[in-house]
This record gives sequence, C-alpha cells and structure tokens, in this order.
Amino acid sequence: MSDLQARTRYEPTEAEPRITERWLAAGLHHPEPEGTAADNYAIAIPPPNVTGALHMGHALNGAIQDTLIRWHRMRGKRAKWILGTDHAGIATQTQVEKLLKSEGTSREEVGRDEFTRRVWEWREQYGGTIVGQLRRLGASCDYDEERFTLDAAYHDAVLKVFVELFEQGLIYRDNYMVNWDPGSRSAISDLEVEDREVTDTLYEIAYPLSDGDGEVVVATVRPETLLADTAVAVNPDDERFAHLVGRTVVLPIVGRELTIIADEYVKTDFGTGCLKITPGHDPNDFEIGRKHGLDELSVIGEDGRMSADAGEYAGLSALEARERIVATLQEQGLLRGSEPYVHTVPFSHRSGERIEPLVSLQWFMRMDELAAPAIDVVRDGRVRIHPPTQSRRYVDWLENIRPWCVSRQLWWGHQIPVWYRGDAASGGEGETYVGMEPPPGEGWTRDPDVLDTWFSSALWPFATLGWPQDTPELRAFYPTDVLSTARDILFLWVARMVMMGLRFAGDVPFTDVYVHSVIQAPDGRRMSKSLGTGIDPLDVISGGPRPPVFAGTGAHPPHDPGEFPAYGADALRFGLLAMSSTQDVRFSEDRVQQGQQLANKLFNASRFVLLRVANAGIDPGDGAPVPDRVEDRWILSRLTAFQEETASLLDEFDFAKAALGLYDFVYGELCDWYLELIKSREVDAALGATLVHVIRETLVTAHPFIPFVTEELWSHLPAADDTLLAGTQATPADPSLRDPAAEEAIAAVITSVQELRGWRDAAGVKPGASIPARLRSDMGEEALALVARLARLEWADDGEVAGTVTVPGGTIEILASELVDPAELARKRDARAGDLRKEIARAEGKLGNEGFVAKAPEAVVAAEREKLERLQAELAELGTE
RNA sequence: GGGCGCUUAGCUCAGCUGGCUAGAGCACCUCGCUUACAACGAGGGGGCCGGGGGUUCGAGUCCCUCAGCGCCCACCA
Repeated sequence: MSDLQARTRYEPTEAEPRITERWLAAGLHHPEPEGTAADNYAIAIPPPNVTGALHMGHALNGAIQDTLIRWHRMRGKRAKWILGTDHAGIATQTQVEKLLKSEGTSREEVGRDEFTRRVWEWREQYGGTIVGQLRRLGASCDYDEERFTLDAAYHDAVLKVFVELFEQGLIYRDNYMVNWDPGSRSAISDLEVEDREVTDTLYEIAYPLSDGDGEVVVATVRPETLLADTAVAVNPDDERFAHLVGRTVVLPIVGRELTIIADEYVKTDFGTGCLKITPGHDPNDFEIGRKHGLDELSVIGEDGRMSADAGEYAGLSALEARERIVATLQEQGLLRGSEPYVHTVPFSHRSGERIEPLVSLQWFMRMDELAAPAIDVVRDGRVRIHPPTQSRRYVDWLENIRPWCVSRQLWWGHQIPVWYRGDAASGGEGETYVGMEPPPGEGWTRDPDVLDTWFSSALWPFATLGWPQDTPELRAFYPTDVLSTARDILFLWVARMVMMGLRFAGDVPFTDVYVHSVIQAPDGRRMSKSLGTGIDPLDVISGGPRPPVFAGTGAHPPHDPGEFPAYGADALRFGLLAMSSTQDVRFSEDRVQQGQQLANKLFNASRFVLLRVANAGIDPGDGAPVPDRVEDRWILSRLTAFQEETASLLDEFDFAKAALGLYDFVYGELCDWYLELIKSREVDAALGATLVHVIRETLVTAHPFIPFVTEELWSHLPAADDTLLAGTQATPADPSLRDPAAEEAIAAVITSVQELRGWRDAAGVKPGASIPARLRSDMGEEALALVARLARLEWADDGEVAGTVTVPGGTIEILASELVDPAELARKRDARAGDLRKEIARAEGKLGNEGFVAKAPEAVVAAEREKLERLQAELAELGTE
C-alpha cells in the first residue's frame, strides 16, 4: 500500500518484467491435457519463422490471440495457446548461406551434412528471439511445450502424411512447369512469387515459311527462348492467318521446322497475332504444348544460364544469349522491330531473382479431392470465417485449385521419403520406393529434395499436439477454437490446414478463422524493413527510435521524428486492438498513447479507491457490493452492461469496439462520474464494499486487453493474498444488477451538470465559485444534491433570475449575483435561442409533412413531437424574442 | 482483365438491418495545480459525411454513375 501512496503514475517498464516473472512462475500458461476439446479452449499460433523477429503484424496477432486466451481462461476453460516456430525452408537457408558466404565458403563447399548442422546451430542461436519477444508482449503461450516444425515427432507426422497421400494416389511425380528460382536453385510456389513491373524490349522476329512463300512475324520479350520453340500459334478465328494453319516455318538460327497451329489462347489484337510457342520456358506455352502434344525442349538450366542444348550459346547467361541472338537475327535480316515494353514479371519473393519458368521433374499433390471437403465445411458453417466476406475468396480459390508442387531443391527441411534404384531418380528406368523407413536392399539413393515448408505448416494444429499418436493433448485440444491470421496466408496456409485436418485428424482444425487487419505505416505504405517503414513493436514498448516514416504525417514535426516514449506492452496491445478492424489500417501512435493513458487512469482510479478504503479503516470483506444510493446502483448497472457488452464483442471478434468500450467505461463512467459523485461521501463499509467490487470487476474484465497494469493493481486489492488475476475465474455478469431507473436518474444528473457547467463557463463564472440557484424540476432529491455539488450550486429561494438552464425534468434558474457576467450571459442565451429556432423549424417542417406523419413509424413521429415540445419549452424559458 | 474494399472534423478512425440536432481519440483554443491522476480535469471551436443522379415521408447509411486511393486474383507473347 505504501508504494501506491507514493507513486502517482503507472510505470510499465518497472512493473511489466516483474509481472511476467510471476506469470511464468505460476505456470498458468500451461494447461494439463484433460477433458475434451469441447470443454477446453485452444489456439495454435501461426508459427513465426524461427529466424524472425517480432514485427507489428505479430504484435497485433499476439494481442488478439492473447486477449482471447486470457478471456477464456478466466471463464474457466483450460486454455492452451500452442506455441512454436517454423523452420521456414528458403528463408532460413538463405540466411545461413549468407553467413557462409561471409566466411568465404558456400553450402556446396561444406556439403549437406555440415550445412544442416550449421543451420541447426543458427537456430539454437536465433530461434529464441521471437519467443522472448512474445513473452515481452505478455502473450500467455504455452511456453512449456514449444514446438518446431522440424522436431523429430513432427518430422514423423510429415513423412507419414506424405507416404499416405502417395499411397492414396494424391502425391505423384511428374514433369511439369514450375516457378524456378535461380537464386535459391529451387522450385517455388505461385504464392512465393511476386510480380514486379519491368521495362523490357518487345522484339518482332520473322520466321520464314518453309516453302519460301513469305513469313510470319512473332513478338517476344525473350528471343533467347527461340532456341526451344516447337511451334507457332495463331488464333483459329484470325482470318489474316487462317491459310497458314498447318503449314510450317523455319526456326531462325536453329533451322528446325515448326508447325503453325491454331489455339484460342492467342490474342488477335496483341503483338503481331502470331505467337511463338516455347513449352519448355513459358507457362502458357507449356499448357498449349500439352494440349497439342508438342515437344518440351529446354535450353536454359537451373542456374539460369543457357544449357548444353543451347548449342553455341551454352554457358551464357540468358541475357547475354538474348543479345547475341538479337544481333544474329539483325544480321540475317529477320528482326522486324523492337520497342520498349512495360509489363509485370514474376520475381522470387525470397531471393529477389527473376523467376525462370522451367519444366522439371517434381513431386506434386493433387488438390481437387482434398479441396472439396474443405469447401463444404466453410459452406455449412463448421468453419466460420470472420469477416464473412473472406469466405468467398476462400471458396473461390479452392474451387480453382491446381496441383501443388511440394518438392523443393533445398537442404533445409523435411527430406522427401523417397528412394530410387536404377535411373528412376532422373525419371528413367528403375525402382521408386516411398516409405517412412529406407527400403531394404542395396543400391538405393534417397531423393535429395525437401518438402515445401507449407507442407509441414499444413499439419500444424494437430502435429503440434502429438498426432499421429493418440495423445491426451490431441484429445483435449483438437479441434482448436480460433485461428487468427492476416489475409495473405488464407490460401497459403489456412486452406491447407483445413484440408489436412479433415483428411488426417478427422475433423476441422479450428472452428473460427479470424482474419485481422494489416497494419500499414503511418503514411499508408506497407510496413517493410527495406522501405524503412517498419516500426519495431519493442521500440514502442520499451522506447526506441521513431522511424522517419512519421515525418510529414502531421502527427509529428517533419524533421526530427524523435523517440517513442516507453509506452509499455499494455499500451501497445490496447493501441493495436483499438486501431484494428476488418480493413487495413495505418499505424496510429495516438491509439497507443490512448492505451498508455488508460493504464495510467486505471492505476490512479484504483489508487484513489484503495487508499480511501484503507484510510477509512474499512474491511470490505469479500467485496460484495452494497448499493446504498442511486449512484451506486447506477455504476453497478453500468458495470454490468459493460461486462455484457465486452463479452458479446469478443464473441464477434470485434476487438476495436471492445477495447474502446473499455476505455469509455473507465473514463466516461467510472472516473469522470462515479468517482466524482462519491468523492464527498464518507467511506463506510457499504461504500467501501461497492468501490472495491467495482474496481475488482473492472480489473477482471480489462485484464485480457491490458494484462500487466491490471495484474499489478490486483496485487493491491485488500483480499489479494498471492493469487494472480490471470488465474482468477471471472463470475459472469449479474443481470439483476441492471437498474434502468438508476441509469435514467444519473443520466439526468450528468446532462444537467454538463449543461450547467457550459452555462457557467459561458457566463464567465469562476470555476471554483458556488452560485445561487433555484430549482424548478421534478428530479429527485438525491439526484439534485449530486447536481448541486458537481455544478457548484447553492439552492436559494429568492432573488432575481439571471438565466435559465433547461435540464431533464424541468429547469434550473440561476439567480443574479456578482458572480454572473450579464453580457456573457446574454450572448450565450442568444446563441442558444438561435440554435433552438433552427431546430424547431426543422422539426416543424418534418411534422408538417403529411408523408412523414402518415408513413413513418409511430414511435419516430412521437419522438419528433416530443422533441419539438421540449425545444419550444426551452425557447420559451429563455424569454427571448 | 476480373473481384473486393475505401473516400465522414487538421490527423487516425467509429457510425449495425435508412430516423443524426453526425461521434471518438489526438491536435487546436479558453479556464483550472479543487489532496486519485497536470503525461490531469472542466468547457469550447471545427464537418454541404469525395462529385453528380436516383429510390424514399426521410439517405452519412440503399441503388446507379463519375473521380481518386488501396488490396486480392489472373497466363496477354
């Protein structure tokens, strides 16, 4: 209590680490695996990359998930927040390759085993960073059972799924066009590709007809792929070229004969209307080639250079080959034109290199059979997506799903459980074995490829719980309840978890998907390290440089963005929740500041109550409220409403409204009014009990949002002993505490006081002065006393009326005194009269409208009449002309 | 090329199924260090709710259209 006495300000940096220690020591974050999923509450965290650091998206999602976890834990559920990290194949491998490069070596040089060892070493060193940062945020994840997507048990689950899908015919090996990333020397998925706009040159090249009877001209930005052309295509409806279909042309430089085919895909109004077909190096041409049974030639290798099949160009980079080929064409007089051409081109999200579409032998997963049930569960509501507009995107995507290339030519990841003998590895004659264990016998070699990271992520909600073993964890927590994530991985990850969960764990992996905002930089750009627009959540929590992105937004001076004050984790959590919505939103430091102010306000309100109660020598007992007076009944009613509202908003995943509702209750009802209303009262046992009850219940309801400050204050409550608020069971809001009469009475007090204060201010009355007034209102005695005190009125019987203030239930006449400035008063009165006349005219117009009176609902008409009467009465009271 | 969304006070945003004398936080102005909080409190100013048209007794809220911005999906050489 003494430290409460001394400190007038809540210091998050002092309190938060201390409180984190208490939480961890108590072990509340780790529930025993008992009961069934229906009794319990679980969320699987989207596993951050093991090498990653906490960014604003993690912080928002952490705040969301922790609010839900704490809320349900306090409602008596065993609440488990499944924690872990993702091995993140390409991202991690790239990091370690960079490290090796800085040491003057490479992964090829050190070899696969050593390289893998180095990655594990790296993981040991950096893997804990993000988990520590989550702890700093106050996230009550199950730190006792941290998973990793490369754990031995997890690895078994991954292999088992692969083998079973293979046995079920859903996984197969095929030559197919993939997005080849020359940077990481691996196939990557469509989802790891980003389109960038580049300026290329569009060349027009003549292909002479074999019979010498003219030529066709094709347009291309990649002349070097000409070496692998196997056809030329025109649109079947294109009359210009109809006579050419079926004839052949001579491929320049190479001399091969190509047939002119007809395909709908070719646009008649683009380029020359003739399209060179290169099935080996262009995804569209690949499709056309398959349709027409064309050869798939390849002249570019996996290193992005021209391959041996490119003949004299072998070994050149694609770009060099292009220049040489263009030059040759020019010499041969076959170049018909060239012009700059701006278009979008795929780049690897990871390595940043331009994607080289290549045909290669890869492992694929057939998705249609898996997708159908995943669509059904969203359609029939077994999985609910919030906001619901996202479910259409989900369904659309699944309905158009294509085979998934699951093999990656990396060393870091789950190595594919496939062995070859003979020439099977390269697609030739031989044996292929798929199984969890190496096959018996000699001469087998294992497929060197690993699985796409998302393959293992897709198993996350059940593999983390011990599947395929029938573990108590699995029984207690699967299916989980909520999956919270940003939009960008709805397909990449969420849809795949649903498919895998249904197929292997026998049920949906979660019942609700919450798709949260993307937090943009304050200027509306993406938050990104490379743009310098990123804001480190830890800097906001503990204080740190404010990035230059704040410059020019109006929030801060353009030159020196300065530093963030140490807002604390509560403030950041509150701010992020308050600014989030279903839209993308700009990061708002003001919202964070609002959270800081809320924490401080709550601290001081609690301090006020606890010190008062202590000074009065009251033992509030168990804190059961004893509502003596109207304002006590009012605050209990409002508290109950606030609790009910918070519960339903959280059920609807409306975190912004819930957070702002908390702020409004604490400021707008508890502090601004209730504590002011009771200030003059002597604290007796009844009032003490009510006050402590209200504070306690407020802390309980606020805790999931701002866990630190509430936990800190909880320890100061009279009955506190050593129990943690985080582990306290909230009792449901008691509807019998709702009291409409008290609400109406205090609402009248509040508007009266506000009116009177406004009047005083306008009339130039000193804030501290009490002024004589006479009452002509039927407001009850109790309420009137409150109004008089808060508006500083002294009831008097006679005196000249200086001004009239309309209040609910009547009017209050302010009597003339030297405290009232008549000139100010007249100005105020005239202004009010003007407003009233305007509003009266509007209401009269409305009520004079036959259509309104006849067609609008009765209640609306009645309300309008009542309003009109009220305004007219007020105008009459003012006594102006 | 399709699809979705946004445009409300100086800034960041609320406004659900149409009834609003249009709200909040921050910023701004005035007053106040009244023993919970001056990183605070009280009061105040500030908005033809992007433009145009329509439906309706009534539109910030519904429909059409134009303009600007953003996101997602897609194979235009």
